[in-house]
Amino acid sequence: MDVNLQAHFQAAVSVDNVIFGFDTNGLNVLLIYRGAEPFRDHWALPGDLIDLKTDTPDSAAVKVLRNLTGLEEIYIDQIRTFGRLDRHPYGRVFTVAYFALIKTQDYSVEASSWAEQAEWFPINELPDLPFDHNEIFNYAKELLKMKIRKQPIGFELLPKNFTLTELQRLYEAILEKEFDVRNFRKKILSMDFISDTGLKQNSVMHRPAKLYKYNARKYTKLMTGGYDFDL
Amino acid sequence: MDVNLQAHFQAAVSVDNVIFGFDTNGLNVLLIYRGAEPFRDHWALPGDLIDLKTDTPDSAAVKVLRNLTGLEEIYIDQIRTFGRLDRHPYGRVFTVAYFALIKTQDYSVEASSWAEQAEWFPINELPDLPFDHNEIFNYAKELLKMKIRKQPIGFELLPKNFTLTELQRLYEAILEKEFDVRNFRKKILSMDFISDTGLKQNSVMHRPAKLYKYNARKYTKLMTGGYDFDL
DNA sequence: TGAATTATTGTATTTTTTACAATATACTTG
DNA sequence: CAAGTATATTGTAAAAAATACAATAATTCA
Repeated sequence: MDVNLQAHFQAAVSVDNVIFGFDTNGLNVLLIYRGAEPFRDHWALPGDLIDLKTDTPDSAAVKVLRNLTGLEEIYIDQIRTFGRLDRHPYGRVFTVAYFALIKTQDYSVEASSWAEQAEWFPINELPDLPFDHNEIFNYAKELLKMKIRKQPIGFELLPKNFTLTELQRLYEAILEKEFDVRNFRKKILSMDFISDTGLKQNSVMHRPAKLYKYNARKYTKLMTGGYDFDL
Repeated sequence: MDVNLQAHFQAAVSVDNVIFGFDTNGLNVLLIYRGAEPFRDHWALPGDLIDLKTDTPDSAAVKVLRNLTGLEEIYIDQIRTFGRLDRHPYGRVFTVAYFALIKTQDYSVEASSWAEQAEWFPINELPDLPFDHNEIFNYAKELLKMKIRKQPIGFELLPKNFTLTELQRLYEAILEKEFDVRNFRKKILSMDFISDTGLKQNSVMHRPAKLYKYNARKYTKLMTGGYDFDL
């Protein structure tokens, strides 16, 4: 390899995940408390350097998620790459950012090898983050807003069976906007890719809501027919 | 730097640009004929390794564009990063893909330092591309379709003054779909961010069309008021 | 002057969005 | 078991947007 090329092969590439979860308190992000330098003892987005021998950005991001949550099937999507010259104190490190959606209910702290150091933060109460993680998080939030209006990814954040009220709260939390109950239900049901499970909530001290589930098959059928999802 | 870290700092990062142009023949992409290995004598997306000492992905992409077109003000946006293990024969090279929109009329072959080797190809008649450039191109095409329905970026591909028919042809070429003349004009004009220049075509052997121009200020005003652009 | 060619415009119908409030169903308490 | 509490569920009218559809206007050229 000539010396000119040599100078180029001195970068590292990492992945950083913005992991969203949703519960009755609203939308949250999973952060880890760094045990190593740089930025030891700071809350940060979970990420890692990519192993150049074995991993692609996608596979590296999935690994980080698996280690952190113990979950296999996670919705994940690339956000974009950040590469400021001074973003990492150890050298030139580019980072490929991802966002992931997980069902908070399925996430058990026990299954995580980093259990002690991982914690959910409401998206409006994040600590200041190191590197360019603040920027990455803001970008992820915008992307989530955009995507949820175009694709049925909201279900990734809800339990398998959910009520229409829960679904509405989710949309409201993400889009930071309130919807009329009647119009919201009309629109969601008219899209015709959630189905009534026949089940109801129980042990609630008010009228129990019907439980619905997302029907991916119906969605796929609609999409291949050229449908325009929007909300 | 410890040996463990050392193993990570051996990647190169490049940028690759999908440069779109529009003329009476439709939508085109600018390719270069590679004069150096690897893939010498193949048509490929214009790109370059990022100089780790001086450049970010964004600045590197802009440099490639400047060298190639001689143009300063170019619409550019990051697509995503591709990092298959075997995508580059010289080692581990990640590439950050960009798409750019240029006004074909402003692009002069003379101004380009690569003039001899650059050529427009209609998007449906591309040669087979090396690396993962086919994949990158397909991704770019989809992104362009999506973006043009949401943002007024079409104007970046037209001369400063343009007719409504030209604008319609552009949308039709990108979205691969025909629009009704009356409805298209109604919708575009109702969005209220193009203005009549008072000028007309001349030397055409038919009724001359009015010339319009894009009004970025009007658009910005609409957006900050929360407008939903769509087509 | 008329033939050729493209530019421009309006209206009725259908569909979608929006605004708005009363009734239903479960549990809890007295 | 009746009344109270809390949330779930539903319909309709009005406004706005999308769609379908064809006749007239302005220029050049022969």
